[in-house]
Amino acid sequence: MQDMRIGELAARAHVSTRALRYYEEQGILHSERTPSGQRVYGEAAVERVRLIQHLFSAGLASRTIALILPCVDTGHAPPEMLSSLHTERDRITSVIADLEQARQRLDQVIELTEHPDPEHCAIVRDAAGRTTAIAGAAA
Amino acid sequence: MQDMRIGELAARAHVSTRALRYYEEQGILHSERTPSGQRVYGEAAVERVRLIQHLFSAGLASRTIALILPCVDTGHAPPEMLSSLHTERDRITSVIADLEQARQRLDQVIELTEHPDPEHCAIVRDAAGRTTAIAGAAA
DNA sequence: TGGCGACTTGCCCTTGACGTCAACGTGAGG
DNA sequence: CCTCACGTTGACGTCAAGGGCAAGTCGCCA
Repeated sequence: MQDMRIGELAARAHVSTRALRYYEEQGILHSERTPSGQRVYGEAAVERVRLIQHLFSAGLASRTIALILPCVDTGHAPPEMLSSLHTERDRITSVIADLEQARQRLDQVIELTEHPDPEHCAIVRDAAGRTTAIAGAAA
Repeated sequence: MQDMRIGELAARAHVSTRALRYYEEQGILHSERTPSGQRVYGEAAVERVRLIQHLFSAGLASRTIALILPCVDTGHAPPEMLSSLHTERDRITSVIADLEQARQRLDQVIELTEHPDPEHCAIVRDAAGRTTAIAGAAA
């Protein structure tokens, strides 16, 4: 397992070096150091950074990530952390529900626009003027 | 349909009045005004604000929301907006996938901590090993 | 009419996740 | 030895999503 320094990791995980230092600052990414202080990472760090990115993009805060990552690593949690884990799990579940609802609405719009149902043509055409008016005003 | 002012809407939708004014500023929530300038909302605004909140909590930016809300309202989109809608939809889909993966990891941890059954332990351990290998096996 | 709470706009403050710039150390090649 | 890309920490900038305060206005009730 050949090690890499921060620049290579950043390139391979498609994040900035700044982000990597920030993750370390937040305690969610660890590094070895050369005697001179340069950060050194193993292969595994690439996937780890991607995981971190996914969690961020899913709306989790760095503190939350810092909380759950060690548990995911070890595969278990100290019992006193269970309630936080349940809370986080429930939050994730409700966010998923929100997202699915939002996606469903989007799908409806897309479907109707791509395959305008003849029955609703009149309605759609009527609404078209208003929408572009709104879109134009908003833009 | 009796109307309400900003304070009541805020209370009923469980957001701050500041947030409501911010939504209006961002063009994602509209209001009528009294001759003196006070904001007036109809019943429907309550559900609209909740929808907005859901979209926010799902990680969508106000600009994105401003983009898709009119389409959701009218049930269709101007064709030139279709690609943006597809992009947003795909983003949402991948975020959902990330979240489900994260939740699954959490579930493993919770399960293992709540029921440290030796037999399951091995199985879950193995599964956890593989997933964290994907994520980057620490240690 | 006076009072009082809810409302208005305007402005700066805060937090999180970085970007960016400064000033300096590191290390492999010519 | 010099260079030059890459690394380091520290400090400040930015952008979104509001929070909070100020100073003035509205509307309703005694």
